[in-house]
Amino acid sequence: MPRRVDHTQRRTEIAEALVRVAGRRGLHAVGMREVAAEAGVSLRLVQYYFETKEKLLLFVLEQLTERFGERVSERLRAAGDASGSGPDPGPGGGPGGGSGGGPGGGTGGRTGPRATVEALLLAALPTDDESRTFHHLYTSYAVLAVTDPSLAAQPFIKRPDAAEEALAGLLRQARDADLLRPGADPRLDAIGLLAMSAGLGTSVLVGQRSQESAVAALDHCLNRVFRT
Amino acid sequence: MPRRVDHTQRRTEIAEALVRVAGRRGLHAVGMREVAAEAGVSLRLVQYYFETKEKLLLFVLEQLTERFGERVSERLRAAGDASGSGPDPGPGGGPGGGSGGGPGGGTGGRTGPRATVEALLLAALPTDDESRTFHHLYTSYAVLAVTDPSLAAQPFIKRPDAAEEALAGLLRQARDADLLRPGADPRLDAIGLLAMSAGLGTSVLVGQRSQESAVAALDHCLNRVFRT
DNA sequence: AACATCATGGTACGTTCGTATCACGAAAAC
DNA sequence: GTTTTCGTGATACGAACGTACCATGATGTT
Repeated sequence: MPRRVDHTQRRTEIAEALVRVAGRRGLHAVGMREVAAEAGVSLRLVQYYFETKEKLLLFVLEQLTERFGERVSERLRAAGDASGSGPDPGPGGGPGGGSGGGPGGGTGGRTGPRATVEALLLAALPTDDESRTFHHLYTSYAVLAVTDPSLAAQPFIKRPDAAEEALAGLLRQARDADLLRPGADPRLDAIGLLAMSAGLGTSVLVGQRSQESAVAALDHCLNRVFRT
Repeated sequence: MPRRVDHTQRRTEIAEALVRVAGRRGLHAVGMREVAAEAGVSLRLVQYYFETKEKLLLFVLEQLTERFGERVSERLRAAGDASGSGPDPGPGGGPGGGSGGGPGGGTGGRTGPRATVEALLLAALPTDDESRTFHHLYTSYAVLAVTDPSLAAQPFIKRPDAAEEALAGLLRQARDADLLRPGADPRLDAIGLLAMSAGLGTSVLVGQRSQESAVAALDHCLNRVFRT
């Protein structure tokens, strides 16, 4: 055998190059040539490691959801060990990733279920450049998935939504600890809160709303789920 | 002068053709030739009425927001005259349009502030084919606006958001009538509810969630804003 | 009737895209 | 040391895109 090279790492490098290009010019404008240039390799190389553009896009999507899952888990671990080891969100959640400042930046306590929930929801807001790119690309893929069956079948679009499961679990624990107001419904609230977080994230992304007002709205809603 | 033709109507026809094509194959896949074919005219005609593709896309966006504003106003008028003539939302709100069944399909009363609010929020959910296309295209434009300055400057992306203004006004009226729970904040709740509606709409659009569960989540959240 | 102008069709041009092809250097296997 | 396979580069090809150009009915005006 001739010189062996770590294919996985090469593929990752190229995928990251695509993410950078797409973050600058939009996913619709990325071409194989520009990805190659950004990665510092030849066009042939990109085709060598990903036979087709569609496979490259699929791989990028997988890597994107994977990294998002890691970031959320990380935030959860950092924000609230107090609530026990909640269910791992894993990949496939909503868009976002990374909450600008330190963990638990809201009005809640330093730790505890509420801080954990807040960390999970704040992770979906585009705060720094990396999370902006993440939200941007995730939304781009979601739009493409509406008309592209091969994308719609991808796990990131799958129904029950791991992040929803995790959030519902956290809320259930909080309710059992009598930390929630009466009338709270873990499942329904999880759905609503995640949707609100995603919607706010998009508003922030396109510049409709400031990051601060998004956090305020989210926090206000949490105030009516948790006891004060 | 030779034969005069209603340019506005022609432009509208072509724009509607583009909307149909984009609804089927995605905005990213729309080409001038396909638009022309869908409209039943020659490629030259499309170029005649819209010199460039960018102008066509901009016109479609304007028409889209305009029609959305009309639909929301319509729903509002139909759902709740009881709360007086609320502020007109006008174009530029969130995506969506049209709530499948009859007006006020939620759990609230037939009319009154809550029904009006519910109608406004349900208008952002993709229920039938038309509203699905609407939400789809609106999100597509939003994604493009992240990297395209000429789209970002468009009024549909402008900050204060007319729909938010309308919803905040409705909530303010409801609070003055002592219909809201204590702690409600018209502005903050309006922001949160609209974001939730938009987020739920996207989930429904990509097939993550059923329309019914989206309505249920929205309704559950409203139950904690309005008195029961 | 002659003409100017609007409206429309057909077609060609240049670019860019994704993909395929050809060619060559390098290193393990025999 | 030859051979075979992997890694890499440069380039070519066919298609599709947006746009520009040329031609020609149709229709008011003069």
